[in-house]
Amino acid sequence: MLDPRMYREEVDKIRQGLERRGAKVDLDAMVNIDIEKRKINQQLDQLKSERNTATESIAKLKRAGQDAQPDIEKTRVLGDEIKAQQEKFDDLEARFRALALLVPNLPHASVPDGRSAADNKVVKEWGTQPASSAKPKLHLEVGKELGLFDFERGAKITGSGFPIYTGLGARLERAMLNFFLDFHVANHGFTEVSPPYLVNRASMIGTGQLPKFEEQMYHCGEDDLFLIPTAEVPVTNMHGNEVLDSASLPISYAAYSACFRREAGSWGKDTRGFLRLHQFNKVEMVQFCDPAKSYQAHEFLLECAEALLQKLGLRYRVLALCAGDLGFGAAKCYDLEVFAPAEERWLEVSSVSNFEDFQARRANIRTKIDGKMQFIHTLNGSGLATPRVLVALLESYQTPEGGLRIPEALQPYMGGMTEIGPKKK
RNA sequence: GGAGAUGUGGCAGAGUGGUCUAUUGCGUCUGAUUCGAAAUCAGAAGUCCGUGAAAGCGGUCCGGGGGUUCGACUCCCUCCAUCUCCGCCA
Repeated sequence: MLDPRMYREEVDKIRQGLERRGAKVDLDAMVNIDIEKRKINQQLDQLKSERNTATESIAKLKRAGQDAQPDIEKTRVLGDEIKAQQEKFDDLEARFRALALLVPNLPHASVPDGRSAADNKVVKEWGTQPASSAKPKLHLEVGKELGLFDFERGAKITGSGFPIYTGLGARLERAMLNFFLDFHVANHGFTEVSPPYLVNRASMIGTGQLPKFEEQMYHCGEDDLFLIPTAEVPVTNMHGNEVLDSASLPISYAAYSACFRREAGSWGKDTRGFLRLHQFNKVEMVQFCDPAKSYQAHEFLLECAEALLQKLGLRYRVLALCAGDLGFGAAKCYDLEVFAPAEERWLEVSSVSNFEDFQARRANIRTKIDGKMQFIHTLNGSGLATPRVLVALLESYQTPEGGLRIPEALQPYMGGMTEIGPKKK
């Protein structure tokens, strides 16, 4: 959510930001509601002030044993007026808030211009393609040969997009998650968090999934709870409606969770194998920080995510998303893409975003700095999501014998195994 | 799921219809005293909205929402959370 004051003091700034994003919002309607709302508010405060004076006078008269009937009558009339005005005010406020919740964040000045993913800027490339005479096999083929996962049975028990990891595949995935978590906690000062996977409506509004993207969420109607699309939701909302001690900032959490996404409307393209799933596992980094330091923190989170890919020895690149491709709440975002040599394409494995105070306003997360109450800044980044990393591993580390080499970083988590050998005939 | 109890400022804890602009204690901040500190004494302090250049002024907030009343921390309804007991159960 943007600062409501901007709708009367910096409308042009909002307009320009939304223009860069290519977002359509009826700003004029919002500005008018705000003006009307303030007008009613002033009248309301005036009426309430009169009532307060009158009831005080009633109290005095009663205590003195005198007749207060005329004042009581007067206040009764005032009360009716207040009620009517209050209803108008509440209605305007609700309308304003409903619209404000649909307005995306404004892009930071450093975000490149552009309309779509094609305009994103590559800011870094790391690693080289493993030299190999043979063309690597597609990840689905390798996984099937080695018995690492089972899509057919996943589809049978649930539906497409719900794979089962089996045997060493399950262990390899678990190894990644443990490696990611341990690495963040040991090297970057993160506190591990294991959050609920179901959250209430307020939490989904807090991080910006609702009200705009409800059709993308799995919803348990009976209890009005939502399956989390990312651990960002429960972990960020952990501190909702809190005033954080400024000395405790930045607060950094690393959380593993399963993630659930309906992916409504995006089916049919890029959906092969692990490329797009309804359920997957991810370690998420979440940071709450001093507003003055969030862009430093953003670079730091990016480094944390990159470090994992470097440890795994996977070729990757970093994209600075253009204004038109930014997520709803992000002011700035880097995507990490890992290279899949058989697919011959880059796969997104992490989004590292600075939300500035966009989520903090929605979730009401504040701190007091130099005696001034202010909203903190929230940031988060995947570190990392496993499915596409697994794709890259499967396509990058094939051995000539048809097995799979295990990167050093994961070996301790695989009981010291250095390789998943080819299936015996 | 059933029965009962509780929800008040950073914390503890009073307040059962009208000077509550919420008693008090602890903690916090400022000042005095001191070479400095402790102790002591004095004072200050919240959120949010509106208005204003600012000081200030008006409004708001006692778990959330609604109701009764001229007036609600106080009475009623409802939801949520916590605690105790019972039931069920990883």
